[in-house]
Amino acid sequence: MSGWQPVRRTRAFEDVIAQIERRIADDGLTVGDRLPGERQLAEQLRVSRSSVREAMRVLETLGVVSSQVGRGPDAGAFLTSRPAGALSDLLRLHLGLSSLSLEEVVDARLMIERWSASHAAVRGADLSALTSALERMDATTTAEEFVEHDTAFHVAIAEASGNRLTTAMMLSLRDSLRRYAVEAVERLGDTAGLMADHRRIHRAIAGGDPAEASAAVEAHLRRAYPGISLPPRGDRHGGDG
Amino acid sequence: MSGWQPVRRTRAFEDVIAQIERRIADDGLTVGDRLPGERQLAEQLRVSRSSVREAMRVLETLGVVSSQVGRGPDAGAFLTSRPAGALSDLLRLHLGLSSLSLEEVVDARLMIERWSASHAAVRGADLSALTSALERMDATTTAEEFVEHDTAFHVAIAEASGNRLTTAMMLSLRDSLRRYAVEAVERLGDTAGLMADHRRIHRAIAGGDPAEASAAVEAHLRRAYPGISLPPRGDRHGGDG
DNA sequence: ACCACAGTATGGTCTGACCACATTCCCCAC
DNA sequence: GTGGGGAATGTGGTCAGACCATACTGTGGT
Repeated sequence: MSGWQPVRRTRAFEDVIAQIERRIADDGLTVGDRLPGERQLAEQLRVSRSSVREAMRVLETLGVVSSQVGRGPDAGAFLTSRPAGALSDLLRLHLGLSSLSLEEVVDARLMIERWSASHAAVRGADLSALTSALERMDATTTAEEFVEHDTAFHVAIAEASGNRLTTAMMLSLRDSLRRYAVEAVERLGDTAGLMADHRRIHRAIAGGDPAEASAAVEAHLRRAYPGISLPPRGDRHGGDG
Repeated sequence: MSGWQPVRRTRAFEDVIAQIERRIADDGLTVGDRLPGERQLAEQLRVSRSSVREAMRVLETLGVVSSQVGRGPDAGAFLTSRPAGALSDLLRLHLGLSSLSLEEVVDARLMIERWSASHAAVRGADLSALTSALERMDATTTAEEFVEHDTAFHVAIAEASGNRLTTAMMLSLRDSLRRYAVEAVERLGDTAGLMADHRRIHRAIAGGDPAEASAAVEAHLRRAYPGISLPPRGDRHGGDG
């Protein structure tokens, strides 16, 4: 006969995760809902508390569960929605392992940021977050401070695109690139050029011009990371806007 | 006085992760290197084995560590590089929690796929994987089979872009969308249109035309997911190629 | 040279205990 | 009645120690 299945060792904590996931789907659990305590869950699933805890660590790492100690309605494990934290950890570790290169990460950021800026321009989203981030950036003195508000500016662009997944990606990319961003600002010496780029981006989005927004973002990142590769010709924006 | 710092409770397993991460950076550990055993690590770091194991679960979830039981040179915990698995779990769970919508995920896929196709066209990468996936798709009979090779085709495009991060994103997006892809194929009834799209994409990439590759991908996804939103005008490709 | 079997190191699991923390409860003083 | 303070309780966090299944390693006999 054929069709052999490899004997799969399913570890206890994986079963726990699967059952929690199933409860989420079947019972319609949603963000904010509380999970049973670790001891109760262990008893119900007939596994040890250690296995339940390992499952919790995984779910916490993936940003779907958050735990609070103590007692009362705020204690225990809750369903949350924090995908960005997981992505940040992932990028940071894989960058450290050199299983991802800085160039790959910066390229991905360029992709997401151009996409976000284009969409934000079309959507006509609320730009007050961008505006205030710009003002705060003007008042900074150190590179660290500048990068902090610069991050807020770029994340605000992602949020203005209206897509939570790409926003989470942007957040985590910025987070993992913070160190290099500070270096880039210090290398440039002054922030006048970056601020001019920012105003050009803001203007393009406010004016509803996605092609110009995309081009402005590209120019900005090219200034900040002179080493990154050129995007393909046909992937540039601005020819038909 | 001012400048109070919130008392931060650092859990034991977080310290373990931090120390492992530090060793990766300082000692230049890389993919394939072996970590000390759980018992030894627990003793050296003065924590319990449970805490070490929780740290391992996190690192395993993030795709940087893999464990094998038994004895010998292949046993124990190793550094690996599997970012796609972590991303798949993340997307699947957050989709289940409705903290991400299907539309957001499909939009992100469109962004990545157009970017990948454009880059692949410019790079002039090896397209044998695309070609053989096309041939296999032609020989399938069920929707599941078709989707399997369809996924291989689209992942091959991502790989041809030369960026491991966006490739990992593509892999995990496809993985989390598999169920919907099967539904889409069954809804369409036949795969002739999809195959025509595929050949158009292949032709554009092989011909080194990034604008056409991008447009072909967009047309393809629009056929498969009629509900997805239109990208902004200035985000289309093909006006200046 | 080969094979069978004991030895051993690995992760996987379980049990049971204790701690720190934060809320809740209850009784006493006022 | 009200307020305060301490006990009770339930939560996650941590630890120690044991046992199991697994898979290689070494050893001894054939």
